[in-house]
Amino acid sequence: MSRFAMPLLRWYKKAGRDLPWRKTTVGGVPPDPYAIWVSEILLQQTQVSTVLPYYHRFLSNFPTVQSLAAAEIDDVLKCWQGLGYYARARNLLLAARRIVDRFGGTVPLTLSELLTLPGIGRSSAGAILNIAFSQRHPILDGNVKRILVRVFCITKDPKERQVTEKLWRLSESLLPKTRADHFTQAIMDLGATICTPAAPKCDCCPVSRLCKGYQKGLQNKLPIRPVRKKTPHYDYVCAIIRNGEKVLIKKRQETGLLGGLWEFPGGRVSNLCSDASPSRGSKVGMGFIGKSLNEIIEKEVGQSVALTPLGLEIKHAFTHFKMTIHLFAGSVRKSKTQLPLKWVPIDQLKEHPFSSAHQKIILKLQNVRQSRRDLWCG
DNA sequence: GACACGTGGCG
DNA sequence: TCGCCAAGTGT
Repeated sequence: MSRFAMPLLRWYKKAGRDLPWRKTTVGGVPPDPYAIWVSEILLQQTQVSTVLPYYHRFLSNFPTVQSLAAAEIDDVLKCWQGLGYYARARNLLLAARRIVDRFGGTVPLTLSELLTLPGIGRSSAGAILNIAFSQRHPILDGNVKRILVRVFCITKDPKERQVTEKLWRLSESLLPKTRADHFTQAIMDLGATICTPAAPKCDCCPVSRLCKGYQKGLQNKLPIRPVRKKTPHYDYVCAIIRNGEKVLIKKRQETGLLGGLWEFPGGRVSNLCSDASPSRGSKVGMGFIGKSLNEIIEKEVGQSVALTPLGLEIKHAFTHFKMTIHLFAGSVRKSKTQLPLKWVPIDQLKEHPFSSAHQKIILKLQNVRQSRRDLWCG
């Protein structure tokens, strides 16, 4: 066993985290590969504290791969609502169906088979085999990358292909012959609790003695980050269109940004004069861009819409852009619709998966309800 | 190889 | 307010 694995495993025994997916069982026999798989997908690009409530909710809704495979996408997305990266939920459902159809309902236990499943890449496949089946496969997630970059004092951008390949080789080389599953969870715990992105606690680190980055005092500089372009800002409009107690909502196309989620009809305005945005210092309002506005909403709704500005807006930030959504009240003539449009009683909105941005809209409308009775409950 | 893909917390 | 950051994968 390497000089790296030995102290790490000793540390893990006393300081490792107690996480729910580490004590899963099937009929009393641990572990449950399905639960491990679900946890790995939930944890992609997402911290443990964020995942915990989702993990419990997801497994109680879909306790087995069969139950997931039989589910509808709206129910899976509803369970995923607010977590982000919704392609994970779509792919999880697709993969569950494929496991039932092609793998007899059992999570496959080879790397090549796992890699055929949507949403499972090299790192997640390695983690599943490693943790669920005690197979000796390396992983390379954010934690492992950061640790390796520091321990081996790699001063180049880890995103470069050659650097990534080197990190995979290093991850593989450190993996002990036995207890690879403990090692993998140990190194992730180390990254999450000691070798953190900012202010790593090197004083408490079991491998600081052999950390080249620490020896050179570079632990706070690594990994190096290439300068990021600043994210653009876009203005959106959306319409709260009511008919009695019902509201018109629309399901987004199944792929791409927020794919499959429901939202209030609207879209991006390209020719919004900067003066028209109250959020940027003016009280001019949205009136004079009315034409383009109606075009956007009417294209979404498929009929003419009478719009009134509500003087409300919500702001939201994605990884790659920021947006301000300007809210309007709308009314239409025809109440007949077909998917992806749907009239929904207001109290049934919560049955549908919405993005966080549109959840903010719902909250905002509920909050102004007292003073603006006209807007939401009539 | 570069970019798309969410969200909430933090300094 | 803003940029950075977190258990990656798909195109």
